[in-house]
Amino acid sequence: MPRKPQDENTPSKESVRARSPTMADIARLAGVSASTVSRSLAGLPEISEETRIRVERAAQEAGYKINRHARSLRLQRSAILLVLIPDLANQNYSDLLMNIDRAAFELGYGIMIGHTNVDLERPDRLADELFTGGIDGILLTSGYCPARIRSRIENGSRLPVVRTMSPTEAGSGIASVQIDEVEAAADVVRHLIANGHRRIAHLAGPMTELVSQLRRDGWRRALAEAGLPEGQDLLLPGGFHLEDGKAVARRLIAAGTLPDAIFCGNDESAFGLMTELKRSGVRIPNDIAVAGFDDLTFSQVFDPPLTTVRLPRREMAEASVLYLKQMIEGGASLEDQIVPHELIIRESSGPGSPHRDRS
Amino acid sequence: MPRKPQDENTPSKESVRARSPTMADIARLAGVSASTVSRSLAGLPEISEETRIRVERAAQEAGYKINRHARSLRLQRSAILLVLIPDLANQNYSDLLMNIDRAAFELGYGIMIGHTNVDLERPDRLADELFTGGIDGILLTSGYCPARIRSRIENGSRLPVVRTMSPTEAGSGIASVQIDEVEAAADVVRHLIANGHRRIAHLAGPMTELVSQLRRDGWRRALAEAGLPEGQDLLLPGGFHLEDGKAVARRLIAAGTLPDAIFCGNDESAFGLMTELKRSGVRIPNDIAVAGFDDLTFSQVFDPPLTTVRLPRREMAEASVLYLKQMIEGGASLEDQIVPHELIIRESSGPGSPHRDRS
DNA sequence: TTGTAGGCGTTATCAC
DNA sequence: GTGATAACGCCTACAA
Repeated sequence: MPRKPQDENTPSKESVRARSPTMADIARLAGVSASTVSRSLAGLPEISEETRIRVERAAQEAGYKINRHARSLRLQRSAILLVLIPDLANQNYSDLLMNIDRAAFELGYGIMIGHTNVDLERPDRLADELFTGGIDGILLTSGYCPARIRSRIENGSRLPVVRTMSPTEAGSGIASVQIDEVEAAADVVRHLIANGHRRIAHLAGPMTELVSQLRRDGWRRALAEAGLPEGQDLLLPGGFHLEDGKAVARRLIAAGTLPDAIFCGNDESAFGLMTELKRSGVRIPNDIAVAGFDDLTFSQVFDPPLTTVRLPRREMAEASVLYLKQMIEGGASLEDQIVPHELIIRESSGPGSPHRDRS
Repeated sequence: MPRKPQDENTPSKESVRARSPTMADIARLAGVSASTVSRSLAGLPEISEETRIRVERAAQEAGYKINRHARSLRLQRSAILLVLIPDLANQNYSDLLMNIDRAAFELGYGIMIGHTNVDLERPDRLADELFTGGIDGILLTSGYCPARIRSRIENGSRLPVVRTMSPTEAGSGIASVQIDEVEAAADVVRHLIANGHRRIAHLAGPMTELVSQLRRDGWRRALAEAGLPEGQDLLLPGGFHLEDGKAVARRLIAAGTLPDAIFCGNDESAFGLMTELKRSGVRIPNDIAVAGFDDLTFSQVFDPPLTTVRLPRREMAEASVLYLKQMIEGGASLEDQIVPHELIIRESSGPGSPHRDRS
């Protein structure tokens, strides 16, 4: 026998880790068999009303909670999703995560998180659990995709994997829920143009990331539509962090000439840019207009409040979790989705007349 | 027999969900028994070197991954911690969570998260898993503690539950890792005093939360030390959100008279306060000094950069996870801990001379 | 409508 | 040093 019945020699007060009741215990209490308990609690229709009530009462009184591991082992599904996130310090992702968690919960799933920028090996290891029943599906939120997952997808396996937030290349085979990055970026630039700006620069993210390329393409699209020049000096290589924005600002100041407006690849770099510009006495939007992309909480209290694109994080979270659920459970399958974005116009992109009201 | 051997009638190409190899498979491949595989992979010393190598090679080639649920069921422990978090949109918590996740991973644990402000019932339900082996311990980050957990702790049960970030009342029986909130708050106010400010107000958080009371107490302590008046009009009832800060600012403006400085209960409310003050033409720190508490990412790029207390989130995360691990595994037990805080001095708390350098 | 039995994948005890 | 075996708690095909 692999285990002593129940270490009776330490009955002290109340065992620190008292065994919690199992279905067998409830069965005994209710005077039925364990299978009847299982069926009752599962709400199967074949159970008589009287039995169901007796079982439920017994379970209630004993404080019965189902054992997740036993259930998962038996059913070969865990009702847990793995969410791969690059950086929780980025509010874009933490807010998305919160909404994913909520949406997953409402659909009967829990989540585990894997940080991809902290340790690239780790999400790979976590992703392996997809093959051992540890997790039922994977939600990607960055461009990163674990090697073993990607290779299987490329081999045609239809794994329950969905990407949201970060754009997915067409034809990659990964299901996706995203916004139209190019159009969203173009919308920002069109707004700057409508405000009277002509020389509109773009502080771009790292070109190794698809999202940076797409936002740059949107900027180009809007310029082309308006017949404005793109001039190589207007494409400012930057990045997505505060420091990147600061660095670009310093470079502009040093060069001695400013464009009319700058469309930044995201809000965070816009904060860095504006902070450094202001430090040098440049007034926003009077001397130069600035716009970002993301709509973080602080974009509205920055001085000046930042014009930006609101990422529909909640909508993307809900749609992507639902999509993933469908892939897992195999019911009526959804399709890849484009979620509408929204341009948020604030003071930073103002027309730049020196005597504007600050109502 | 509860299950058909392996649905042989759909051998199509490659089963969408091919069964992943188990220990029995590896045993067959290596020509040993399943127990030997288990012992080999666990690194038990009684296995011969030759056998261990054969097993490891077989596992490698077959791409064997252990099944988390089977293991947890057998061992009665999951190596998963539940982290209860009130709000991931608050960078304080998302940053803490990131560090908790990292620390947990390095100690061999995974985490699940439960939002407590979204749905108060949910964390309670998740916490129940502590009693069915679903999770091994709970990390509390807010004042909230699930009812069933609290009642057991009050009854003297020594559950693996640790609170960090949010202060714990003395004698509550909950293990804790925290900063000295009162001293940290007093440090901020002492700094304001040292900068020459006399009438120092406090924008307080909700008094239903212990943390608000403690920071207010620190404010009082510093004032008392310096023999400064506390004046009832200097205690400004507010809250921890942007809107609370804005509301207080509007009240101050309407009242027509400003204190020399305001110590805000946290950074976010300070942002709201400053934004609204600036909108009314008040200059910071020239007309009024402001300080906060938390040190968020944007506190350094706010205009002006905000003087605040850096919460040692990483240190708290690491210490609390380690503490929890010790409680779970029962080894040499740690003690409740006070983690050192750090005052971050930036421009917002300047002495207020109208012609200060902005070097 | 309910009970019996077998097994999900792992680990620990016992015997060799 | 290794193998057979039972058991963790649950679900379900089959029998009654």
